[in-house]
Amino acid sequence: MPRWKPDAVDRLQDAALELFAEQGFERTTVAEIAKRAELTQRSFFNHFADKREVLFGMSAKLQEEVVREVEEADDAGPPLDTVVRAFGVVADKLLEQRRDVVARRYAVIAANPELLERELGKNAALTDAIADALRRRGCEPGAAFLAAGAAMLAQQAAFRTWTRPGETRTLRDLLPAAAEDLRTTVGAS
Amino acid sequence: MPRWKPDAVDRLQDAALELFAEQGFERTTVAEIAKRAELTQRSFFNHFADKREVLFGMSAKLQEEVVREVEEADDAGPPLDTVVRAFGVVADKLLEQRRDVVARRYAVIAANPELLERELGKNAALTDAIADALRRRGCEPGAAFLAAGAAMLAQQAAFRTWTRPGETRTLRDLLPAAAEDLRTTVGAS
DNA sequence: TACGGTGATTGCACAAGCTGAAATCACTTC
DNA sequence: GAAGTGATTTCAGCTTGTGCAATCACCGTA
Repeated sequence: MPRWKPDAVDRLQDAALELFAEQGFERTTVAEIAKRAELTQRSFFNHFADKREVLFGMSAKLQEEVVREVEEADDAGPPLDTVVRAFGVVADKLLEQRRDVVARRYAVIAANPELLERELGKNAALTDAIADALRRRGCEPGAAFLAAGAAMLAQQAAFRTWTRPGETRTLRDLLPAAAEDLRTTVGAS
Repeated sequence: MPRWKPDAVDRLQDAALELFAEQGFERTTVAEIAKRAELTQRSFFNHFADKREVLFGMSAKLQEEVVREVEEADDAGPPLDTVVRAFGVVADKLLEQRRDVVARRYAVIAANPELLERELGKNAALTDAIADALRRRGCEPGAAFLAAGAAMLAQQAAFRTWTRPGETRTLRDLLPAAAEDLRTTVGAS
């Protein structure tokens, strides 16, 4: 008989997503989440820095994978396309299979300003990490910042389409179209 | 003899900026800010929704002005240029004159993740407001989103340059160059 | 001058988020 | 089988943020 039930982190994440979806982020207390996961409030804060962070367990791995894909890319085209392709690969590997969980998670986040801010923070960190990876590939610093930001823009546009009800195309397929839309909108130089 | 010292909001903002710069955001309590402003903690929360908000008094007016400039613009060029020009006008009106205060404020924000998240939230709200303004001008919804996001990207690039020590050019002059850099980096369509 | 309404401020009580420190105890290692 | 490890718990405490009632100079009006 093990001393503790296994997978405490997973239990906390599942409990939190359920409760947030049921009754909203603000009306859910950390004590409540911990109780449903059969843990104490203190244990929650041992695993997550704050109440919001429980929804963002995925983002570290996602950033890691995207950065690796950008670093290892062997193409010589525009940096925007390098990053967009990297997004596509990682989306296939991590997101496409759990479309429903991702959508539920995003619905919870979109419904709460505090969570939205945290999401923006994660996106900004990802943008910076991508820009650094591009610089390591020899990209000019300023261009790396702009290319990473533009890629995030395309990613967000594609993601918005991807999460629309009834949408069946994969994120990987939607991404190049979003990048092309961005090029058209920004205009030729 | 007036019942209360005037300009409570300004006093709170000044006290907060000073204390955050002196000892950091996290090591400063709201009670401390209120005390320096000769008010109580309760009064602080009468004026600001939370501790971070005290640094963002400017953003509502800034958004309002940018949106108005975009709506009233009478040019027919690409939406990106419309927004960038609007940024330039508003920057001249609100930012250029207080370069030092803006820089100190941004240094405090950049030093703290929580404040950075709030800043990102304000930027996202501004992006959405600009996109809406563009749609009101007849822009396609998707293109409006991308153009607004691209304009924010250029704005951030220009702002980074503008706040570098020794930089003397105005934000208004830096903005078109940043937009051109973006066009070059993203590539022709 | 009197009088009632307005509104910025305050005090108080309290929920909830978050933290440091010390204790517990199954499991692992030597 | 002794000692160490580490996830968990308990507890006490601080800070953020809110609801509510009270204060009282100021303002308009009679």
